[in-house]
Amino acid sequence: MSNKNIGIKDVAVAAGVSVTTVSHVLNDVSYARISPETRNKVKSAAEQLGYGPNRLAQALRTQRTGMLGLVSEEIATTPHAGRIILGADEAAKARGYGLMIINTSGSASLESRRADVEALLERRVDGILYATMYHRNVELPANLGSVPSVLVDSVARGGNITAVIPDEDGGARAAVGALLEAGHTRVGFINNTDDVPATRQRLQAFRAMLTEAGLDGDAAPVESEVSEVHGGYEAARRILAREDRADMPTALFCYNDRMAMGAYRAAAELGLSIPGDLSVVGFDDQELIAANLHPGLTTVALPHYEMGAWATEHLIDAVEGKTDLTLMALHPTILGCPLVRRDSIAAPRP
Amino acid sequence: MSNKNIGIKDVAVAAGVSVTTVSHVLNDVSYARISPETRNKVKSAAEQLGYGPNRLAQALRTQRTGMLGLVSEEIATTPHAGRIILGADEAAKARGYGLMIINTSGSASLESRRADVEALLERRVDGILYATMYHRNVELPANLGSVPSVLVDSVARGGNITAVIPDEDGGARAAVGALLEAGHTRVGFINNTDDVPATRQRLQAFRAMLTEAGLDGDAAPVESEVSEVHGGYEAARRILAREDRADMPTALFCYNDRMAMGAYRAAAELGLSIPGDLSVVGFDDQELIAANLHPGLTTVALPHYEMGAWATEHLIDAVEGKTDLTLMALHPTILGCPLVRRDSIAAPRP
DNA sequence: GGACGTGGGACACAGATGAGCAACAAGAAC
DNA sequence: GTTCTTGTTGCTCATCTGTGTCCCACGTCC
Repeated sequence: MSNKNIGIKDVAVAAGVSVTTVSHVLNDVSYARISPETRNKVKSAAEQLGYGPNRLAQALRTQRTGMLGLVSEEIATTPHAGRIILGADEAAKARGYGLMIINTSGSASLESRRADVEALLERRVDGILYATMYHRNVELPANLGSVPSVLVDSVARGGNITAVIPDEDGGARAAVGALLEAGHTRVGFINNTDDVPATRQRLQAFRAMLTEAGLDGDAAPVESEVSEVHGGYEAARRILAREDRADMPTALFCYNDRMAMGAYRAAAELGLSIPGDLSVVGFDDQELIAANLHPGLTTVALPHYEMGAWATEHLIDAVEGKTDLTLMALHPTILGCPLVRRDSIAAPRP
Repeated sequence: MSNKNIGIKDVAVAAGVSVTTVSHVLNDVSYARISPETRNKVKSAAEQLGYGPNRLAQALRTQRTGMLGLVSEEIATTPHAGRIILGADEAAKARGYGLMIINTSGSASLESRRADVEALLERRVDGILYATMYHRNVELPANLGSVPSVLVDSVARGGNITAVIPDEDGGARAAVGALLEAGHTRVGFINNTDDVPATRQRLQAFRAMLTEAGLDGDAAPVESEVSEVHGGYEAARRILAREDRADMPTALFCYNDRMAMGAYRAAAELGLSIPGDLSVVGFDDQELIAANLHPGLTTVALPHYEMGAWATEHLIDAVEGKTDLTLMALHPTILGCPLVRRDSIAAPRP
């Protein structure tokens, strides 16, 4: 209900003191010496008038806006961006900061992304979060360096900016581990064709896990396709099409939930029931898919919320001088990808 | 590359003129009479120094921040919020405005939502967009009234705020129309159980369309369940479980894509192929589901992007005094829900 | 001596902050 | 016991942040 036309000056008049005193009282300035009575007079006057500070004027004087810029790729395309935003929003709100959001495209020119950052800079945000849609090596506009910045879900080419990324290796190990734990010995991997860290690291983790379990990781079947439902379908058809049924995998690790969805259909067409005849595990934990497939898809969750929150926490720390980001920039921070158990894994048929 | 410590004052010194003149030149003030030479001196000095205006100071002076507040429900839960944000972001960017986003929950207390709005007000946003997760009647915090505001995807209880909502009736008619057009005469409706406008209006449109086509709309089978995949599954099982096969619907209109996904599974279990034995049409156009089901689901798209853009356009118009929002507040603006044709509709078997 | 063309000074926006001033008390010097 | 010193308390003044804008000053030409 705070009336927007009430200023510190009005409070001062109402309380019969100077604006300086009001400012001191309201900001709990440590070195200010003010009697308890005066303090009360000011506070009650402020309350009565419904005074609220004008953050603009404050910011102008203090050179702190209490605003964080968030440039996010493809806000609408994936729910992932939403979770990063949510994590950032809650972390920011908890520390009294606000969020200015700008949408950008991963495929946008460096120049246009520079302009996006510039727009935030013009508004004097205290720091910037740069969130990408998926984990990759990204080229960042140079003006990002003007204020403390943190990169979310990617690593910078040239990498001298603090970044937080998901633990691809650990996630993939958890997924494959769940399959091995259930007793599977013939496990296939349906991989993505894009040249991104996840593609390489998940494959590597897949092979390593099998090998560590005493299986022949290098010989395990791997099929790559575009990381969409139809790609998953095609890859699954190929991987399950072995003439020799005894040779066919009894479990599939899929690059993501969308590909797993394709694998579900391939299995259905081949008369394979999940998880009876075939166990499946995905990656991403896209609620809309994973929770709604039948049976529910066991998958690995990407820590988008956590990355958003982590990045915001540390960005604010840096803004407030509590942390030195350049120190953290040496290596990206890696956040865990927990396994989300549903009903798509069972023991292989004996 | 604009250096953050360059002010109008520095430009003035560099150009050998007063700050007033710089301000006049850079803002193209109409009544200012300044010689072309001076103009050029100022402009090149500004460019050379990499001058960029401090929007904070501008805002303080002009009482205009060029910022719009967007409070959005459940940013992360549905992709819908993302599309609204995207529409708003692009519309805002096109007119030189920025977006401050705050996430809130539909179930949050009125007080906490008031605090969210207050946070935006403190930062002196020029206007506020209040976006809900789904179309309903919502109770708004009173302080929303302090600045121009537009409600997106809902109507206010008491309704004296400009709002933009989807055309439930038209969308439902398009969906049912597509079924009728394909030749279906036995059409069922799988409805939601929530008491929201969409539930009522889609049902009404469903019956009306059938009746207008000379069928018995009141007798058409309708089953209601929670608007989730399993609800759709249950409802579809019931609706397709008629003993008399000649009585069974040959087409299903589903409240949303998630329920349609359930209907797909029910059909599969009953040995009904889509669209050969059963045509299905959904609502929402949730890409992740609709485009990825097999066959692709024909559905009705909700105009989230458009609503976000429309609301932003008109909000800015109001902020700039080009529109009187109170006039538009009389009736909510209704935006069309276009049919998205995929492959889940075919003519009924003869 | 106006009219016109050019440009600058001063103040406002809302609040933050270091320096400084008046009032009073305690202690010290005479 | 008075006066001076020193210190403390309580509060205010002036100035600053970067821009926009009203109003006025100066010079020149008719």
